[in-house]
Amino acid sequence: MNIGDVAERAGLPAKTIRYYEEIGLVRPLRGANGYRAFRDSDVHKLAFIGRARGLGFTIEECRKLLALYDDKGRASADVKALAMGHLRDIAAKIAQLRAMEATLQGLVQACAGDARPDCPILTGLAAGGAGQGAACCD
Amino acid sequence: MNIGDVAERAGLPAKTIRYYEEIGLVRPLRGANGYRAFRDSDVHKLAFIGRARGLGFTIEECRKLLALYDDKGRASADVKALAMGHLRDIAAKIAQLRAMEATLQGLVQACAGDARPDCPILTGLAAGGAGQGAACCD
DNA sequence: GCTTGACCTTCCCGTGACTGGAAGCCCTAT
DNA sequence: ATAGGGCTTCCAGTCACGGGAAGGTCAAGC
Repeated sequence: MNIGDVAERAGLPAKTIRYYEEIGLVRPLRGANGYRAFRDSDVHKLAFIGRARGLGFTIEECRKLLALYDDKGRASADVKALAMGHLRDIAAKIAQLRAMEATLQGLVQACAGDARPDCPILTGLAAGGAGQGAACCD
Repeated sequence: MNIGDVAERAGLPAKTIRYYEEIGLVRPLRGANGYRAFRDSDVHKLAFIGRARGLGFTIEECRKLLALYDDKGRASADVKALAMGHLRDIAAKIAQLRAMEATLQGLVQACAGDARPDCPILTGLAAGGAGQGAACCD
């Protein structure tokens, strides 16, 4: 199968698939004309990667997940540990974004948002209402 | 003031400050020895940028915020619009992360996490339980 | 005066995960 | 023969820096 068909079936841009080959996530065959020739297993793998990426796993995590997927003797505990580590990362990011959101919402609500120049958002940023210190980014 | 002192006072790495000069966010003077010579206003500006970055504003948004800050005749509505746009971005990211979290939590809870190889996380990724389609990434 | 060490300078490369574009080959249809 | 679409490689850019090399500068101590 050529890359265009694979892109459609796996739901990934052709560019991305070439990139995944370059970094060794997939290893399609090559036809006599130099075209990549994907097997069904490659398509399957690419769809797997696409879903893992959709859940926010990094490329390196995807590589590990693929290795676990291929390893028929794996312990599900290993997979779960990887997933739970990623869940912690997600939770941390959410917490950080919520802290930003809360601070910024406070500033926005204090701002009249009219034609006058006084703006608590700007004075807040200038005077230190937002946390470059300990308030938000640890 | 030299860059080291500025870095400490503004709470930013010296590397970052040099980068901010390179992209035109600050324009410190230069001493006869070639060292950057920062005025208080530069330090103030850098702290402002640091706090805006801490709230997740991009560099280009920081540039706009600085321009508004410098423009004494600005309308606070312009600042508020910028901040609210950013709030929407934050909310969208939070929503996306929460969708990932929910999906992944479902998979993790279904996984025994023991020495056996059966793993709903892997089968979920392989079979399409997670959204590369419409479920999570729009 | 000389050395030492901390500080400063520029320059270039690397990050993650792609995306865009140029130049050129291949295949099919007309 | 030509037109188009798809495929190939390679190079450059994204965003916001961080690491490190090679070298100039400054203040303190001997």
